[in-house]
Amino acid sequence: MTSTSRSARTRALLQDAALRLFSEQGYDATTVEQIAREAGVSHMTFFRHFPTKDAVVLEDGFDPAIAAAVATAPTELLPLVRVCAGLRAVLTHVDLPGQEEVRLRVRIAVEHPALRAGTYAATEATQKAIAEVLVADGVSPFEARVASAAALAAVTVAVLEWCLSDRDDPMSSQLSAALDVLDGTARR
Amino acid sequence: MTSTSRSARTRALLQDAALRLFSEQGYDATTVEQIAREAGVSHMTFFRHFPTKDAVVLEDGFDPAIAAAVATAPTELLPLVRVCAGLRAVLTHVDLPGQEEVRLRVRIAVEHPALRAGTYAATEATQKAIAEVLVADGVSPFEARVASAAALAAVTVAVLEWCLSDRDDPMSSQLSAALDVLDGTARR
DNA sequence: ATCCTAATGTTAGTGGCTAACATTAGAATA
DNA sequence: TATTCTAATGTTAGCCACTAACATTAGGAT
Repeated sequence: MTSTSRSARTRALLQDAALRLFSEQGYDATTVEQIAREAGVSHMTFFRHFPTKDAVVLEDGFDPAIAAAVATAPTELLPLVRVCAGLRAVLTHVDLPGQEEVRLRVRIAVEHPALRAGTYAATEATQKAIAEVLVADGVSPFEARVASAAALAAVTVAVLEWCLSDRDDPMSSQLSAALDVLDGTARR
Repeated sequence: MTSTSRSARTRALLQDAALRLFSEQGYDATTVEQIAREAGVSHMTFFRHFPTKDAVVLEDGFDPAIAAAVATAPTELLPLVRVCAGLRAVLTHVDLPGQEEVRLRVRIAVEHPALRAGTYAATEATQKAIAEVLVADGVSPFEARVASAAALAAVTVAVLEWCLSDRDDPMSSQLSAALDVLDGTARR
């Protein structure tokens, strides 16, 4: 009856237990042993599903696909502006589904230095992907990396801002505002 | 005779031993116990001088003072452009002294995910400082954070690029190029 | 010479994480 | 239904970063 594989179910059980325990007692106060017990498995099983304790919190999911959108943005734009255009295209679409779960995860992550750091590290993959798209279209590797790094940094600030606030408007509006700062649309 | 305090000397011994061992055998393969032994102290002493194993590598030093420079940059510029101007002012000065030691440390840091992450985390303080300067001059908190985050991300890319290459020209030229991407001077 | 305090040492832990090996669950096949 | 084969899990033992509590020393000030 359960259509999901055993592995996927265990993984979900672990993630649910972890997020619940983290928000109840805090990240540090929660032990992997505890999470595993709560999910009805051993601590080894935890580490077979998540490489580290951090990983349970740091799973963006919608990080890929961004590069693809950048690729379709007009080539004649300045690299930085083009990256912004690409980001805008994706981010305005992907907000409805797990917006609130993202908020929960980010709120947990913000509390803990190690998790904040992990968030930045997780962005690196996306940054690299975007840069590769630009390079493929003739932008210098260096400028490509600078532009994508700057744009993603801006996005990160926006996500943080939105997640830490209680606002009801979609995350996308916040993201849009952040990108405005970069590509000059906000010129007053 | 030794003018430096005992504490400072021990700290230096630990840092030297650590950097040497890290570059010889790698970060993971080097144990804190080993570093302490090499420096002639116990592992507890290590943790009294550095909060974590990472900290021996992640000490920028020239991270402060940046905010001050941003403060003196012309107020009428757009936030992002102004931050770039401030950064340019500082970074062209601070290159001669420990440029090569920075290179060594960054090279060690790049190898290890945890250290990469730590690098980003270390930047947060600087970002916050810059943002506060902008806010004090009337920029909205959100735009201030976005601008400083983006600019520092660009700087980080430049530092990485320079440290990983073998080029002889000063780091400042690389930094300048990165900032060009942001403030549009590079418009072709 | 004596004291006083900062710096260090010792010891005994906790918790994240791994390796090696044993075990089970459950789907496919007969 | 019985068998088998493999992925998923369990057990155990251990390494290492990091901490707490308490004992000790070193070295300057008095």
